[in-house]
Amino acid sequence: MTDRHIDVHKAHDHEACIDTALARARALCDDRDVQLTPIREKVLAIVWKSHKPVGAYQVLDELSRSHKAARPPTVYRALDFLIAEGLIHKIESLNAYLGCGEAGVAHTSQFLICRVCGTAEEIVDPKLDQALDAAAKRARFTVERKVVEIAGLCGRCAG
Amino acid sequence: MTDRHIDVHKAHDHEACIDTALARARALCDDRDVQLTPIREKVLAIVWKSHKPVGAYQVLDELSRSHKAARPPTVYRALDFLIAEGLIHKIESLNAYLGCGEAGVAHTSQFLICRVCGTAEEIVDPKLDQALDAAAKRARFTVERKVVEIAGLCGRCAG
DNA sequence: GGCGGATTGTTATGTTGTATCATCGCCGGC
DNA sequence: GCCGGCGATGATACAACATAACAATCCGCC
Repeated sequence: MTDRHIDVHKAHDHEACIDTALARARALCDDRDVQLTPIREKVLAIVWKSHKPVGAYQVLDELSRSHKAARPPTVYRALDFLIAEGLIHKIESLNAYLGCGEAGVAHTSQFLICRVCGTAEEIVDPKLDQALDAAAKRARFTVERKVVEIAGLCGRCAG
Repeated sequence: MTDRHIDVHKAHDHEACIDTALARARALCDDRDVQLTPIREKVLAIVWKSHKPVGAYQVLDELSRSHKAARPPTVYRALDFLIAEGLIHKIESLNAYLGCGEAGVAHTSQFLICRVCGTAEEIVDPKLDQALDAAAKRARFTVERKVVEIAGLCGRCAG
């Protein structure tokens, strides 16, 4: 596998991004004996169409093109499955969903979200993660889920 | 002023919490020449009724008791004002609002949210904050807003 | 008096997410 | 063969969260 930590703000072969993500998803679901059904795979592909978080109803619009029967529960079930399998993340501050670039690798999710271009970059920063754990520990708090979303300007849009 | 960093999970004189918060809010708004109108003050008091994040429509229900004309925009306008003045925070992962224990003090907001008792504790951790800034800087990202919400179990509910 | 800005009133609508029950397809046991 | 269970999907309705747009009011100030 090539380095998956690409700079999402730069031009890149996005078809390859999508293909890699889908291939990884298929492999992971196969390993885990869970079903990456056509609907789920299609939803995953839609989420991966860009590096911008996408809303559930936007997914629904796109899914409807190929799947007339699609309704909100159709989409939310697929999104829930993909989240549970670690294939996508929910961006809480946007109520939107983003493909996970680290699927299958233990990691915590931290996001840099540009308010100009809309791109969200997933970063993995062990020091930051340790700082989160340390802060929780100091407060005698048991961590189950961490939401870290930094909004602002990406280098491209600021520069 | 006494130490405001109380442990919200322990029994405490919550009336004093509310009184302190309202007094600080009045003082800050006075300093800044902005109006803490009766509606805004009432909404602030409702949010401060507990240390659990409260939804906008829950605020609306309570506000309606004393203010029949209240409608969603009434509440959202008051919440927007209070957020702009740094008197409350929005908890993105819950779509809910929480009184700010650090009103008037420069700080970043980090929250520990217990899924059992529902309490959210605001913590201020400079190391964590530095780690966030460092991570963003490494990615050449200009920070405008930070959302840090840790969900799990508070010491009381875990122990 | 009346202008202008801030606040609130009022109605309607947009956006995001769930509950509930029915149906379908598959697979394993009998 | 068939039937029982289970995971996935279909289908309808609704709940929860949030904003748009315009009218009315209040109040200080010229």
